[in-house]
Amino acid sequence: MQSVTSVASSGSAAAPAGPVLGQEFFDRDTMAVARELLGKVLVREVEGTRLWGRLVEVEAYLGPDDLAAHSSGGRRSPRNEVMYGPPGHAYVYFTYGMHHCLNFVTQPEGTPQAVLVRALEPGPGVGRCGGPGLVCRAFSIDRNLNGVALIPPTLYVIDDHEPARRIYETPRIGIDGTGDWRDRPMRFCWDSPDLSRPIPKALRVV
DNA sequence: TTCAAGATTTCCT
DNA sequence: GGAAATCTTGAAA
Repeated sequence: MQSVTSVASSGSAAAPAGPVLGQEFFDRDTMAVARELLGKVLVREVEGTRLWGRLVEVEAYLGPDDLAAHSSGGRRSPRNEVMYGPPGHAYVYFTYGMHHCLNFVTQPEGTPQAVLVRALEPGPGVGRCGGPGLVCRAFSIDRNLNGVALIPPTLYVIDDHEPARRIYETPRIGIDGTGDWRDRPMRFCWDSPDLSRPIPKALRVV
């Protein structure tokens, strides 16, 4: 264990503290979970190092009905098996031959829904997190974490009671040819410089 | 067994 | 603004 004399006292960047979001938080309507995840803090501990960032952009993927979801039409395979499991777990998949994406499984076992983490404001020592692939790269998240429970110390989410801000809803990113689902506002985000894509002017409150 | 597309990021013009 | 990089998964033959 590397002794880095830690962040003892007057740390200019004190890590957020608060209750850990339990399984019951994720065992609810996916849209509600996605919306309420904004502002929460994702914590990742690896090799004795603690990394964290505040969630500012997420997307909801709704079970078999959602044509854009991996579980669309009730598809089930080794890859998305985790989504069919109990809530409060991490669903990590590999895509485009070079990127990992992190999701939080929601709803009771048997209902394949999840929330995709698209961007967060990085804490001290954390790299850019604007985009699904970058989030995983910055937090050293790969398929080894697929299926792990969102409980300390490996990977978890805490609520440090950050004051809520306006929530913007937009269509999801990278979705195409999926009919009505393509344009449905299932992406939730705060106005932040770390978003994967800027908020459309039409949604901005000028 | 073989092929096409994918919940993306980066670099070039 | 446009194309390349890179590999796993899912569906078709």
